Amino acid sequence: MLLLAPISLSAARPELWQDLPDPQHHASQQDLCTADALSPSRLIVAGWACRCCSHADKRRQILGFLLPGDFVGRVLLPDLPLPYGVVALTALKTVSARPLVEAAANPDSAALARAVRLTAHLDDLLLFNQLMRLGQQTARERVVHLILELHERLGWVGLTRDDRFAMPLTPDVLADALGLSVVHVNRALQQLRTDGLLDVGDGTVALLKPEQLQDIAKWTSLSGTLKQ
Amino acid sequence: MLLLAPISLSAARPELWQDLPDPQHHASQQDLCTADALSPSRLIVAGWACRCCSHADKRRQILGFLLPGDFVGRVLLPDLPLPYGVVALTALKTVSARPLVEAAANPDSAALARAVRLTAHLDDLLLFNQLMRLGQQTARERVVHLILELHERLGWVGLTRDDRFAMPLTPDVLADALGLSVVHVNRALQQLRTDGLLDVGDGTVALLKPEQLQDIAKWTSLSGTLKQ
DNA sequence: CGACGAGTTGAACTTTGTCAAGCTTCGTGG
DNA sequence: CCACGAAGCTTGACAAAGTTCAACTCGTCG
Repeated sequence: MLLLAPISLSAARPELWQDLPDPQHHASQQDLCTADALSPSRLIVAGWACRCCSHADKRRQILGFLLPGDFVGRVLLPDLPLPYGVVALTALKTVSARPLVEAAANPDSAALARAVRLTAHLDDLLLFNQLMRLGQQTARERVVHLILELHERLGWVGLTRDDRFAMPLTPDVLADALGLSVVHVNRALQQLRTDGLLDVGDGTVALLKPEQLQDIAKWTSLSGTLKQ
Repeated sequence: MLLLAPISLSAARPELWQDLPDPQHHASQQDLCTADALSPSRLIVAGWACRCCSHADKRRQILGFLLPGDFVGRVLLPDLPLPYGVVALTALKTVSARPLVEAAANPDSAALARAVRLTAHLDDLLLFNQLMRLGQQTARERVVHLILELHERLGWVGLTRDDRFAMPLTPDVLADALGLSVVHVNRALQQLRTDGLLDVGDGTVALLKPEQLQDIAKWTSLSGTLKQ
């Protein structure tokens, strides 16, 4: 039987969900799910994706990023159409999450059921973070805040090393996520670089002064709230 | 047995949820639930409230408004702490939603269970609307978009008349919801007024040219997506 | 070698925020 | 009943933040 870490599916040890059935590969830019369709019940094993609302006039808003260990779609409302699309940002590997979801329905596996619920809770938290960024923060703060969020989430699944991680996001994806123009995202990054706070380039990020960055972004750890 | 409209709890006919037990009254500005506490399982019968994240340095972001018929907290995760607070914006009357939630768990009442799930779905939709406003829209667009959203939601529970409704929001509440400064919200409202598009004042709003407003805000009806 | 595209920079412009002053409204106390 | 002060709403002028457009760099690929 599966044993999960107490935080969420994302935080379960990778070896647990990498062996789920029906592995599939998706090319970068491919839709995993279009808006208003039923979302597949799948888990991301490798690669990055995003939830994304494209409103007609070529403006699009990225609602959040999906990282290895994350659920595609909504765990608790699998039967309702997704109000957003899910798009692969890199080459992607996913597996079926059905065994997990079905096992969670079994009254015996309370821990798994709890992990599923915590996953939904985490989704909410991430969405609120996103809202706070867009509604309250300046460009500089938003960039740092998002990077810290990604850093924490990737840490859960062992994808960071020494405050450094791979971030396969093009500037325009970043811009769509932060509600800023590409140019301005670049400016903010540039300044953070010259301030010696972080080192971004070529698909990787290094947090040079983590405490100072947390200060700038008013960051509060997610695991704090998730632990209960 | 309760019969609900096919959209959500909000859209159920008011006479159905006004008779739920344990009515309570709350003063304006009172907290219905503080952040990180368990949310009460209650329904709003009269008055407005909001979900609201107050981050230390006196910036606060309103995540969304709660109107008559709305659930306080999250229907699907009643056992996890709310990541935001709920605050009354006017004098408020609430009732216990327990009978509804318990009835929904009964396998006989599939329609009610569906309504509960649609309520959660609607919450998501509203949150995404809010994200799109904050991330993609200009001040003018945001104001109009929010007003159209409120108009539609209030329409569901019979609180509109001829494109006119009561909106008991002070400018600073509006500002916190839209991620704008009070002054700028006023500017936007003022211009909409002089453009003859809407008439705001003294707690009521009138949509003078609905189609034009929908155009400005790129509004798409919620019931469209909810009907499925 | 040149053309292309992604990433970066600079400068003008637009949108939004800030500050300060004026205007209501409303409740209070003389 | 009226004057007063306080608080909230509104407006104007200026400052700051962000956007747009265009030019420039620098690898990569033909």
